[in-house]
Amino acid sequence: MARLAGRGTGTAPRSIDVARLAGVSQKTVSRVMNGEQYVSGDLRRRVLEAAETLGYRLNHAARALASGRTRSIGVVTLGTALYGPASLLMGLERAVRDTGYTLRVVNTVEGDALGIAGAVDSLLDQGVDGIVISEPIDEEGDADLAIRVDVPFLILGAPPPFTAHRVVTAGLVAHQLARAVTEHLLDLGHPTVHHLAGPQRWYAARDRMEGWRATLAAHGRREPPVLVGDWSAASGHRAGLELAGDRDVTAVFAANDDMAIGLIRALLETGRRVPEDVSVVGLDDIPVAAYVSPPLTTVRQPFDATAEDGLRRLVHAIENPDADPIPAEDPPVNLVVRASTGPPPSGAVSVGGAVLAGGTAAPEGRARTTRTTRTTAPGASDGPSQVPAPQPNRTTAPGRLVSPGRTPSGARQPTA
Amino acid sequence: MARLAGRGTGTAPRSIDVARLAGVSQKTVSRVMNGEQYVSGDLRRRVLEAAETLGYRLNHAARALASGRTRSIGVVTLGTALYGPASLLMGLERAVRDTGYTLRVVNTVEGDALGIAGAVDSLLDQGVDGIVISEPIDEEGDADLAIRVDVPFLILGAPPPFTAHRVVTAGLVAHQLARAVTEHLLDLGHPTVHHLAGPQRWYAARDRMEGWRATLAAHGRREPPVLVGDWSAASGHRAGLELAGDRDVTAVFAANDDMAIGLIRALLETGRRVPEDVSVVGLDDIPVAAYVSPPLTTVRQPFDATAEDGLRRLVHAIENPDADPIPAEDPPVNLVVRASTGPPPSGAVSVGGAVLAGGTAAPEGRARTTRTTRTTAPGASDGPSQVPAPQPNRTTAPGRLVSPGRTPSGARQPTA
DNA sequence: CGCAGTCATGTCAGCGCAGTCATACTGAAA
DNA sequence: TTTCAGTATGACTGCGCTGACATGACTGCG
Repeated sequence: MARLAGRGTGTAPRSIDVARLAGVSQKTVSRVMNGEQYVSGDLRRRVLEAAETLGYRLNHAARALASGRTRSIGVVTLGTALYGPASLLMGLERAVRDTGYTLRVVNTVEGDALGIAGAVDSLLDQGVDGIVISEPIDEEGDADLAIRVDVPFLILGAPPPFTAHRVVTAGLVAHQLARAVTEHLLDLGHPTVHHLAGPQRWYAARDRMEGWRATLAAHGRREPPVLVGDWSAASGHRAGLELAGDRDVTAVFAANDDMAIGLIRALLETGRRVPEDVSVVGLDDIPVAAYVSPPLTTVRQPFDATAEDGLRRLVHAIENPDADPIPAEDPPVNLVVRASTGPPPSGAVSVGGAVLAGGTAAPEGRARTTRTTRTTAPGASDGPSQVPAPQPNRTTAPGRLVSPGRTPSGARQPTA
Repeated sequence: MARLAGRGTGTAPRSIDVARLAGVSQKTVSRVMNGEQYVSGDLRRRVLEAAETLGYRLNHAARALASGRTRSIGVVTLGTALYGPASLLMGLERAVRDTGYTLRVVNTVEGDALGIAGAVDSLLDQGVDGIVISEPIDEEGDADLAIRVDVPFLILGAPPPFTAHRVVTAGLVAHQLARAVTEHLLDLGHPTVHHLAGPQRWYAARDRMEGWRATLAAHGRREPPVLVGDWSAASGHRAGLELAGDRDVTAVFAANDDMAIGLIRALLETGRRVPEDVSVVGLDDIPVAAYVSPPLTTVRQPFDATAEDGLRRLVHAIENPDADPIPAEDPPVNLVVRASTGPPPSGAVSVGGAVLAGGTAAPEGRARTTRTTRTTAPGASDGPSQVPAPQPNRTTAPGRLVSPGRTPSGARQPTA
């Protein structure tokens, strides 16, 4: 077969061309390119120089064929689960940069032909050395998928059962996040907290609900019936219409920010004030959360920390097949208090705590850090729902005020 | 070298194993796997059966090495430009499914070490047959990047100059989208429309601004000074604080929805009502746009249509290096009228049109389709800003009302 | 001084597939 | 019948790299 046209004109240089130019063996070029030890500084320099001269690029297909490793990690995303400016996917992308691996992302939407299993299959087909998967893995089928498959798995948000060989997990703090927001509401004096949960097939949904439930139990509060949404603002809106008629509802914890936004919208439409009549918290701290009206109290997902920790441990599992897995680190929990929460209206009675001034009093704007030393959200918001200035919405990646022409990573950008 | 352990136990089957089992040559297996012609139905069946029996998976690295083609397409994303539930990236993912190609995504954030050029480089390094890139390509350096590189390029949102060999473009409708929202505001009777633009290095930003400018000119309206943001809600908020003092401002077109949301928030904080005092439109129709208060009038980005059209033409360019490029299709333009726009306050005078009833009158809720026969947004919103029920927010992909347990693709989902 | 251990480099084969070319068989046109 | 274009299959080779192994140079130590 004739040599293939490579990049640029003619033919791509190969390692043997570099070797000849540098006056070394092809193997030495290979060693240099792979950063192996046992190459003298002199030869290393000559090889790199020759490679530079020729514009040499290592052929990854050939390397994969020869070595049996692709140096790529597959990621299965579910709908938009991993997407967004602050997301695990972006965290993974950042984390993967220095590892020598690249990411291969396959997106799956619930209900489409390609399921999770199909996505995993497609990744294995393409050849990946490891797979990252997030919610949901339904318990029967997909659980042993991870175990059956012969590459290491990183399962984000999976519970303890998934501690099989070469399976690592990360991000098991959802119920801690839920606890933080629930306790925030109880601290404000609400008798109890209603919950708008996510789809129950998702671990994240169940985990958040468990955190809420456990917190209520720990405080000896009554547990109201749970509403279930589908993570979308639309489903939050529907839930809000259901709750709006019930005057006992003074505080609602929505399992994510989108549902919280839809829920608030429904409350406002039905004439209930937020937070004077009903306090609402979300979970995630999406970029617009600080700018909706009222600005949303929420708890930030530790995307970057979780992604980085998880990826590091996955790579470890890939490169040390027989070693013990590295234990997961506990990511930080950052509550961001904005203007969608406040004390309950005067009529409401707190079982365990003092009843605070009801009505129009606004929350002290304050970001609190739980179980971590990181501080957050320096700019605080206060006042009634229409008035407060939103605080910068990403503060661990500090809300740098951006001049025209610069674009912070938190911004949603246009596309065509 | 010893055979490598493959998937499952032991060793992965190779095409030669399939060949032996089926009693044919390796080449015939190759032909079947690649869907080539000139294989009898009988042999094809035997081969597929044998492959099934052995659990054969084609080794993509070996194929890439032998054929010189990787069957993968690289995508460069900029910050979150391509992300999100409704996004070009998801459109590309859907579109790529049946092409036999896979996507390799490299994300870049403005200001990080990896620039666009670095991302392209990294993709070429990994070996891709084509590259998709979106905004921005800055005019000097990156322009000829596309041309210098030896694989076909799809540039999303690029203007006509980029019609070099093997470069195709798509999504050149930004100024039509801008025109749609600007005309909507003028139709309501506003004397003129202010503009909050995106960063001027982005084609999308300039294109949107041009659409706005041309529309004003066509209607003989004064062109107010332009504000510039960075696509983020935070920058929209800052712009809103600047505009709030100016009583001449009755209508603002923000170049994307996030900035519009931040802008509305700033107006509300400073005591201006939306839309009674100021009408605000965005651009994109992000999922929460229907649920913020007031629900946002915007124009939908034709993500799927653009992605599909662009990808189809890129694949054509890859597979037919010498053929003429397929011309781009004009994607639809869908204006979604919600509650953030209305007639100007009584004092304001429209130069070219009748002055409509000012103050609290609300817009007729209606989704309008421009330059296309597709209908959109059946549910309409009306009434003052706090009251209207939001309409389902994705209507071309119809806003199916979702029961618990199902998750529509428009929902933002949790991650751990 | 001899030998083991470490470091530095090279030789060679083959990873699994698809391209090229050869070959054989079919049916219709000459 | 011969010819020829089209159809169907196989033999062989090499894509560019890295693993296994060989080998030599050097070091330190008894």
